Formats: sequence, structure tokens, C-alpha cells
Amino acid sequence: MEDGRGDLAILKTVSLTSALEKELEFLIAEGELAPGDRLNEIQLSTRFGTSRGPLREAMRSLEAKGFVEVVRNRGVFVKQLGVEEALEIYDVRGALFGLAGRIVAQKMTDQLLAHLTGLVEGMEAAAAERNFERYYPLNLEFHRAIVDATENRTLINEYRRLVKKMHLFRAKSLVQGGGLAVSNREHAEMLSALASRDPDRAQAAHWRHVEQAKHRMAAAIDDETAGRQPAPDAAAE
Amino acid sequence: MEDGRGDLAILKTVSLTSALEKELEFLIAEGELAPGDRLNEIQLSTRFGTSRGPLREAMRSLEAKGFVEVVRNRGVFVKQLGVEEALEIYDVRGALFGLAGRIVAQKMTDQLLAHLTGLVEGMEAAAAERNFERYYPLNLEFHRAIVDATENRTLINEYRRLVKKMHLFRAKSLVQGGGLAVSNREHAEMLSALASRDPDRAQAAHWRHVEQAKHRMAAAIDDETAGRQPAPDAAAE
DNA sequence: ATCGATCACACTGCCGACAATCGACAATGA
DNA sequence: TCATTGTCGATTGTCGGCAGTGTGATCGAT
Repeated sequence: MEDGRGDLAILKTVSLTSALEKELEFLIAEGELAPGDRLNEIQLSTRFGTSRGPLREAMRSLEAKGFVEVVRNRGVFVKQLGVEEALEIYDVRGALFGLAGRIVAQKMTDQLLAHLTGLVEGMEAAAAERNFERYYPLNLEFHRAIVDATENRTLINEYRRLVKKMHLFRAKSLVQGGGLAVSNREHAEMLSALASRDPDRAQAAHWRHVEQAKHRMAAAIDDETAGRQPAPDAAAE
Repeated sequence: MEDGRGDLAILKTVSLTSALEKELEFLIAEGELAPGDRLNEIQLSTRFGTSRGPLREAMRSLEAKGFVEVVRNRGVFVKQLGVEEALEIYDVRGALFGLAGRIVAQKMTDQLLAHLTGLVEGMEAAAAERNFERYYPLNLEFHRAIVDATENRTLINEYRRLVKKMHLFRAKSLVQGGGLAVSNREHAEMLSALASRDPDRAQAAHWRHVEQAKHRMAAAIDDETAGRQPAPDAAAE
């Protein structure tokens, strides 16, 4: 979470609408508002102590970003992500992450390299003890650091939006799970490619990583629908 | 333009907000609302015969999509695209278009191939007589047809949004210009790659096409800032 | 004449209220 | 008993209004 959510009452520097938007986004990410839930305007506005106006504006913004869906005269609902759309997003994300790898390979600094190396080593340790709770934030930071390093605001925003949207898909059930060691092997490969400053190699490695994650998710879904227990080495980023 | 803009008065099937959003988007694309212009709420609401509420919601949506910028207590302004951001967008667009090429290469149909071939031939003729007015719509349709053929809604929407946003950058001054023959040579290359059903080759060709367009634009800008007349073979898609 | 402070205007931010619409439940008829 | 229709409650769509803020103009002082 970037800076979390402000107090909503104290911050008058920022518009009430954008504060509400952040708040709603938080509630959705939190899980309090689950996919498919309707966002009741009256209920939410009384809860936040505002009128419906700014709340509706916040909702429109969330709609444009793809986090909720608006049905006329019925209300707005938290977006439900189907399998097809999740796969679509993986493809787009792969292309964007590949681009990130390409760009970063060309502007690689020793400092960033050290940072990323540390993260991969940390994940290695976490994977060894199958500690997902420790692995997850490191993994998040690893991807974030790479994308941010591109310094391409358009790319950064787009990528973040897709990742957030992806979290609307069966929240944690599939993103979690095993496959840590496998995933981190790909991280090491990406790191190696970045260190070599080879744009083509880096792009391929980054793209492949997302592609593999997609396949792991697809496999996990197949297992699930087949009634089997998801394999321990299933979906991991 | 997809289906253009509805009448705004007759269509009660769709929400007033989304109708206003389309209307504003049209005015921006039209040029009536130029980059940097402020969108006066009162003026626009009286013009469309609505209250400020739905208008503000439409503006929030446009803000989320990146077409306008909101400054608290000052108003919303049509987004002004700087050179840096335009270059950023080209990079992202290149990655997305490359992905489109990869996907389409794998699901290429004879029908689509025929359609694209016809378009390239049409552009070839238009380029021969340096007829930009005829070239432009064919070029637009060529790109649109490829992206649509992916059937990846996420990709399609994202790509379209970027293209629209790009149009906010010196509207026509740089997108127009010569380079038709050069550009169409790249189209032929893309087409050949698609026809061969080779994903890697298609991705590379598509990505390179956008990359070249970026370079043509950058060169045109350099010429412009150097005071020279933009070269006749400057920026073309 | 230029610069700074004061003031008024225009506009945005936010709110409460009214009207339109949809879904659910009950009543009616076959 | 089931399908159909009428009614009611809840919720959204839209509007006009008031308060706060920023901008530009006016006026005065140096």
C-alpha cells in the first residue's frame, strides 16, 4: 500500500472525492467489499459522514479504472473477475513487465542491483523454509522496484492498476500457495539478465516470468475445477 | 469514433453521466476543447441543459482515464501532453502492439489476412501519390483491425486509451506529415510476419513499427525546436 | 510608474431534497 | 398451484443552493 489511507477528516489539502476513492479502494483491497457486492450510496455516505455527491464521483473514478461496474438505476458493484479476464490481464501484464525489464536493463545501477539481489536472497531463504508470509512482501517489492526503476510514469501507473485489478480475482486463494522456489528461480534469471545489461535477454526473462505465473494459475484452476486439492507448487508470482 | 455520440436527449437508455463523458471526449478530440483549456462546469452544464452533478461525475471519469487533470478549487483542465510523456506512451504502446502482433499471429484467419492485405495495398497507392488524407483512415483501420483481432478486451481498451491520449499531443501537427512509404514498408513487414504465423517475428515487427514511429516523432520535434521546417518524411504511424 | 495590499467576483466543493426507477412482495385470476 | 399483475419500499438519478477558495482588478503608497 502506497501511503495507506488518510484520515479522511483531517486532510483538507486533498479533495474529499479522492480521499473517498482511496478509502473505497482500500475497503475493496481489504476484502470488506467483496467482488459482486453492491456499494450502497446512502450507507457509505453516512458511514463516512459525507453527502452522496463526492461519493458518487469517487465511484465514477473507480469505474473508469475498472475496479467497479456501474449498472444504471441499480447501483455500482465491485468488479468480478472471470478466469478469461484474469488470463487477459496476465498477457498484458507480461508485455508491460517485459518492457520494464528492457528499460531497466539499459539504466541499471549498482545500487538497484544490490537492492534486487538482496530481495532475491531473502526470497531464497523464505522459499527454503516455505514461509509464504515472509516471501510475499519481498516478492511484491521486487516487482515494484523494477517497474519503478523504469521512471516511466505511464508504465508504472498502468502496471499498478493491472496488479490491483488482478487482486479482485479470488483474492488470495490462488495467488498464495507454493511454487516459491520455482518462482524465485525465475527471479534469479531476471536479475542475471538485468545485471548483464542485455535488453533483449531482460525483456524475455521478465515476460517469461509473468507467463509462467499465468500458467501456474491456470493449472491451479484446472486442479480446482477437477475437484482436486491445488498442488502445493501451484500459483506464485 | 465507435458509434459517435448519441443525441444526449433522446437516449435515456444510457446514463446521463456517460453520455456527457462521451460528449466531452468528443469535444476534446474535436479540438473545441484544446489542451490546457479549463472546463467550466456552469458553462458546460447550461450548454448541455443538465445540472453540474452528472457533469462532474463525467469529468472524474475522464480524469481517471487521463484525458483531463483536476486541480482542487481551480477546476479541471484538458490534459497537456509533454514530449517526455508522449515518448513514454510510445514505449508502452509498442509493448502492447507487439503483444497484439504475437497473439494475432497465432489466431490468424484467411479473412483477416485478406482484409489487412487490402489495407496495405490501399496505403501503398495513397503513399505513391502522397495522399495523406486517403492514407490516414486506412492506417487507422489497419492498426485497429489487428488490435481488435486479439479479442483481448483488456488489451483493446488499454491500447485505444493510449492512442486517444496521444492525440492530445500537438493534435495533428506531428502525426501528419510524410513518411508514408517508409511507414507502409513496415506495415508490409508486419503483414508478412502475421501471414507466416510466427509469433516472435510478428511481435518484433509490430513492436519495431511503433518504435520507428516514436523515432520519427522525436526527429520531427528536434527539427522543429531547431527552427527548421519539419522534414517531409517526418512522423507517420 | 511600479509594486504591494485590499476587495469583489466567479467558480468550485459540498450538501440536502425531490423525482424516477427497480426489485420484492402480495393479491388476483386461471 | 402457478402465473400474472398491482403496489410498496428502497435506492439511484438529478437538481438547485450555500459556503469556501482562488483570481483578477482596483486602489493606494512608495
